[in-house]
Amino acid sequence: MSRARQLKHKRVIEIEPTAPFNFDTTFHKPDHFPTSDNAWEPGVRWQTMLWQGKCLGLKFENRGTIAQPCVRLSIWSKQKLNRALVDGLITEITFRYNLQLDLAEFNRRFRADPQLGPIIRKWRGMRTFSAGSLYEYLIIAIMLQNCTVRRSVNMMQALYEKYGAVLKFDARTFYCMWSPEEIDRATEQELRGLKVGYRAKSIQRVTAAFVVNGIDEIELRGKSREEQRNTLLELYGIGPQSVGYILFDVFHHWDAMDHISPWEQIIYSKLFFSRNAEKPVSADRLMRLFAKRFSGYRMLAVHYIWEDLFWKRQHAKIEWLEKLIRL
DNA sequence: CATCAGGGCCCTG
DNA sequence: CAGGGCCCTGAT
Repeated sequence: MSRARQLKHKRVIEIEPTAPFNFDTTFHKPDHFPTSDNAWEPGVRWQTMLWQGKCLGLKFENRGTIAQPCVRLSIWSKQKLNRALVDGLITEITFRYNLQLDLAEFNRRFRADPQLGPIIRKWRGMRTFSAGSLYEYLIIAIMLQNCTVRRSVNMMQALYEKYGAVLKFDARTFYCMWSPEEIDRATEQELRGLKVGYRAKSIQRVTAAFVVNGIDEIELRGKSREEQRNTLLELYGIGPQSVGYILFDVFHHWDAMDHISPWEQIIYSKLFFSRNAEKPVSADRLMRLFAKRFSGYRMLAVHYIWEDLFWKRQHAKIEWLEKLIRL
């Protein structure tokens, strides 16, 4: 395990997201499986970030309102950061958290939808985010495959303990992501020792794609959705389900919905057709419904409804859902 | 104790 | 294009 690094240098910046802006539903997603690189409580999110080869500690605090948003960002680092690096970091964070997103059209188009309208009003200004890089998201996507949430948590933790850095800042301790180069020389057996099973090979091959082939995330952002999709599908261990998440969360395609997996199909059947798990609606029929109701914003619309469900679950157990997600 | 399927994907036939 | 195999783990 890596030695803990105390991050002593701190600087504070204020960011003004576009209004309306909902801090908590943007900076915390209760459906994400918990990882030890971040924490949240109302009005505050902590996380680590590997940026330009530096391990950083970040703290976001809500200093505004929905109509007049303001986010105070504290950045901890081992050494003092230069201006250019900080500027680049702010740009990147603004992108990853969609802080400049204009939701006006989305809000206007769906405010009359009987199901989505009330949720838009409740969570006005909610965005999506991908806190880490494309590489980090790919690793998480691999950890999600074919296992329960608890196992995903255990595997990710084992990887952090072996390859991540331990950062201390703001009187807290978190793990920070490794770079592809740091894990590139790990053997399949070494990875299997962390009980990731056959996913070891996917980790190796995806990592190699960044180290050897030099996948450039920033460049990929400029490509079309189809080009992005094809590039991602070429990666070993990355299929349509993982790509679907990435096109939405990492590349911000609000209409990206090419694939509905079985467990999502069951949840959608309940949410949109009041069907129980024994008699789910076909994926095709769900697709037709979304195309008709939410065209142009299919995934974002579903995300709002989905997140609303998982926020409710924070306060009260939802019996039918508990059975499906199996923590 | 044994058995099984899980928040996919690859590979084979 | 359908279906078996893959790792490990918790549920039964």
